[in-house]
Amino acid sequence: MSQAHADALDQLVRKVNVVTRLTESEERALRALPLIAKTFAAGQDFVREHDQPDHCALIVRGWASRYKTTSVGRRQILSLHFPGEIPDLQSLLLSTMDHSLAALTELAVAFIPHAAVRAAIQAEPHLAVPLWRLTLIDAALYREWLMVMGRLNAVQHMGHLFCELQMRLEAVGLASRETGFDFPITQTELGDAVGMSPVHVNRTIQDMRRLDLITWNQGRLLIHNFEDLADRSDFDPTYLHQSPSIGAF
Amino acid sequence: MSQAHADALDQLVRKVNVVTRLTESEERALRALPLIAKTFAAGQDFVREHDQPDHCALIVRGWASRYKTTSVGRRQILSLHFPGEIPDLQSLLLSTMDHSLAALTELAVAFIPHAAVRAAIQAEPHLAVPLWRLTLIDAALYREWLMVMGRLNAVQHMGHLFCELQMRLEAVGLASRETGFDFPITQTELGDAVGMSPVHVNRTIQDMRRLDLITWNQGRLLIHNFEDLADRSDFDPTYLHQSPSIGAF
DNA sequence: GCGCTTCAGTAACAATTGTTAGTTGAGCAG
DNA sequence: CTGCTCAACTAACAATTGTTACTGAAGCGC
Repeated sequence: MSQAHADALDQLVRKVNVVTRLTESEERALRALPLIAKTFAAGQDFVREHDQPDHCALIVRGWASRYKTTSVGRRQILSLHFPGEIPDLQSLLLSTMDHSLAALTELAVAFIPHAAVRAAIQAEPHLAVPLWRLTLIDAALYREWLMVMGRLNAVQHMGHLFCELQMRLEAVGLASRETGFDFPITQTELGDAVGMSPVHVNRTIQDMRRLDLITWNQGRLLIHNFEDLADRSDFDPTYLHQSPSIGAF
Repeated sequence: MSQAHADALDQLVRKVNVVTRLTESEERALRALPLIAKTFAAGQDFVREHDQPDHCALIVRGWASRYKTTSVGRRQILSLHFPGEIPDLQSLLLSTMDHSLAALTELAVAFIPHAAVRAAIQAEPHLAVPLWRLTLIDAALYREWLMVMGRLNAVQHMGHLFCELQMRLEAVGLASRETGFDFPITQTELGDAVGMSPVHVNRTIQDMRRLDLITWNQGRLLIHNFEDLADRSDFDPTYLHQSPSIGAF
């Protein structure tokens, strides 16, 4: 196995361990998965709505977005994904994609054949538990986004998103409280994620700067006072389910 | 086992069969689950945010809502649930509830101990597949709601919700194209589901009546022309994943 | 019948958000 | 350097949505 493959699997194991304590044999089964490396340019789709994939995509490097498009071409981003995550794990059980996945940045992906995942679960049935759990946490994030989109104002909405990104990226070592994190998306893309027009995204960012809540430039975002922003934005990290406490089924 | 229990399990088996073809032994395992019957008055919570439940709730009769509340007490309904569904199935793997479940109408529930579900899966490992699939379909609904909330206008949003309810209720025999379905919620509750104020819900319903799209009175809703409303509302039922085609894992 | 509560519905006004149409500056290919 | 593209940003205005404060009708306990 190449070094890149080993790195990709390290990230997956690390990510899964954030939410479930893996047993040794489960970890071994994960590390034995075959990977097919591929890269995509920013903006490219790597899975499309209505596809019937026969593999899942493990993100190795870069950011990805999950999105749907209305009949008149308006895009809604449903979630953002980072290294170590498998955004289309659900395709293992739902044959037809109901959304698309796209590269937000230059993106390195490792494809894992469904057959290999199924075989790993057959051989080690308990492996299904952490994987199921990953898909349940995705669902918990959608629920939170729904609440935020339906009931918070524009500044709170963005503040909530920034807090979520800070915590999720910290968990995989891609953010710190002192230096923030790389935030490689445009204001238009951010609008697609929060359901606002680009103009209103800009207004809201200006408001947040006037309130001295954040610094965002050169593709890097820093939250000035995490507790304060979390408080204003109704951000309670319970929904991230980042405690591996219950590994047992 | 009482007749009520047998009925509840019939509904569950029927519901699961809408999305996955069960094998005989899987169906037997489901039907062997122990149930604890309970009823709730309209408005009562039956699972609360931050609870750590040791059982799941199978809805037997009535409607339930899944919701979150902001720190200033604004409610956002995240999904609506009907007989045959287990809205808190995810609590089997996520120990802490990140939302609450409430009775929208008089509600009959059958609680199933987590231990019994775990034992059934241990005995019949393939049973995990249809259950996992149910939680994935919940997630697919959240995704669609996100797209609808972020990118459709008020009439489309409500139209989309009505189309979804029509199809989901048809699938369990609680709706028909000719007579519509019981819709036992207030305009304020509907607003909590779509993220609008009650006044704007009323405005939007009046618009839909003027456009001759629906009839809604005496707690019953009828869509005048399903194809037309679905078309206007960008409703594409793919996301409901109502095809049991792939049962195999 | 008589209050009381709840819900649908309305009007007037305020606040938020979207649309259109720009300017500016940075990066980059040639 | 020059022109091109893209992203951030802005102003003016329009459209949508929320807020407040009502009315009227239905159900219900007494």
